[in-house]
Amino acid sequence: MRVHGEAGQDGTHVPKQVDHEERRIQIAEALQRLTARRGLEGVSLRQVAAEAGMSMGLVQHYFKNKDEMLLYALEHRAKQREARIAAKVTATGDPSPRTILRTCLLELLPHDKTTEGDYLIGIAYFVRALADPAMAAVFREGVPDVFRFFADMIRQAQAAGDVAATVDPDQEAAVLWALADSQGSNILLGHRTAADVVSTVDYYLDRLFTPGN
Amino acid sequence: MRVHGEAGQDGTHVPKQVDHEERRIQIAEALQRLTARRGLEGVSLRQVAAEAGMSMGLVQHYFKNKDEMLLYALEHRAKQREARIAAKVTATGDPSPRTILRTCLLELLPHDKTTEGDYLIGIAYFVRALADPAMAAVFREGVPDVFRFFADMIRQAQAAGDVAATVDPDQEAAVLWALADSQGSNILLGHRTAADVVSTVDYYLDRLFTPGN
DNA sequence: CCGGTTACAATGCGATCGCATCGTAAAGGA
DNA sequence: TCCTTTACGATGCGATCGCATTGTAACCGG
Repeated sequence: MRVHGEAGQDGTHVPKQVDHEERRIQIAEALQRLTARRGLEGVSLRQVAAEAGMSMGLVQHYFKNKDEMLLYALEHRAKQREARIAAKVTATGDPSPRTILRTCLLELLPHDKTTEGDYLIGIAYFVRALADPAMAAVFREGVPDVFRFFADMIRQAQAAGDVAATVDPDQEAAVLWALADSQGSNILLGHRTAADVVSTVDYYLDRLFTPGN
Repeated sequence: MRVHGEAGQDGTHVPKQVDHEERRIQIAEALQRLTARRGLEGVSLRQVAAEAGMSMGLVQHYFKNKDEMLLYALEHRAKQREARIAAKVTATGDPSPRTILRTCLLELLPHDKTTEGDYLIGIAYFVRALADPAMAAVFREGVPDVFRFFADMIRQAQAAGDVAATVDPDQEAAVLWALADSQGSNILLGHRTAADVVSTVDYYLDRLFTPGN
């Protein structure tokens, strides 16, 4: 099967007719829009189909059940987020660890409609991951990478003498992640404004990037 | 079946027949047990009734709808947690701000069955609070109190000379809360062990409680 | 002792869910 | 051209949901 043609960008044998991946992405993004508004649990296949402007049968055609759809959307979101952060980092043009870390942290926070939706989606999936091993696996893959990346940045800064040699890069990486991860919910619940949270991030980076101590 | 009458411990006029509060607490705790296992969204009135060992009609008798039940359970949980932490703090017998902070932070983390359930319940309700203003209000009340309490502890430590005067108590309080709040999910998802997280908390407290700097 | 209130069980209703099934139109290889 | 495969729509089924209704037994004040 898989007759149809993947819009054959390369000459090699490609599926055909309809681009499955494209359709799946359409569905996943409809799901994202709904999730960002109403949370993951209340979203039904029918709603997703309606949001995507297609019949429910079509959604079923591309995902054999709901879990598969959710899982695909989760992975799609992870890729999107990664790409978005990478773009931001290169856009600043400043390769210093501190700038990179700050850019990453701020991009993880819900500071506009896109990132807010992204954050909500992450929480919705997290809740489900607690009961669904397949989803937990997706989280398990991604987060340690971020930890390592943060720790590496700190080690680079230590090598450059911008961060005291006495600090523990792995522990600090955990703290940085916690800062972004937890404070997002403060913003969403209205405990603190985005500006408050950014100031805390900067406060902490100031304390971290202090050669003395 | 203990038909009526509040067991009238005091002679004064008590509601009547059955202690409504007691029944509500029974229901709320059945709900908590279910939530800790399966998350909030999948829990139905019928399941709660079964877990509580009563008929669904009885649950309806004490809560006129599902939202009211959830809200009551959320408030009940907040009280429980507060009492549990207060008990731990007084149990240590050490009134130093550092010990108190550490005790609070560790008790907020999911480190045993009780606190794990507690943490899961918190997340489940948080998700719902994003779409339900009445629930968001419950969170909005509690969290700032914790922030202020943490900041006060740090100010006390500063007055005693245990924490550098240069640190910002409010910002540090935000960081401490983030540490407990975010790292709980790391434990639950299996990124890090409880021991890892505790070590990060201690690492951070070490850095914070350094008079110099 | 009796009428009203309360505690609880049982049942039914309409909505909605995920999923399976079936029908149809079109495309492509033989 | 025919025949298989694919893309998609439409519909139906069984389960479950929250909630309303009704029935009933026990209590309590007058």
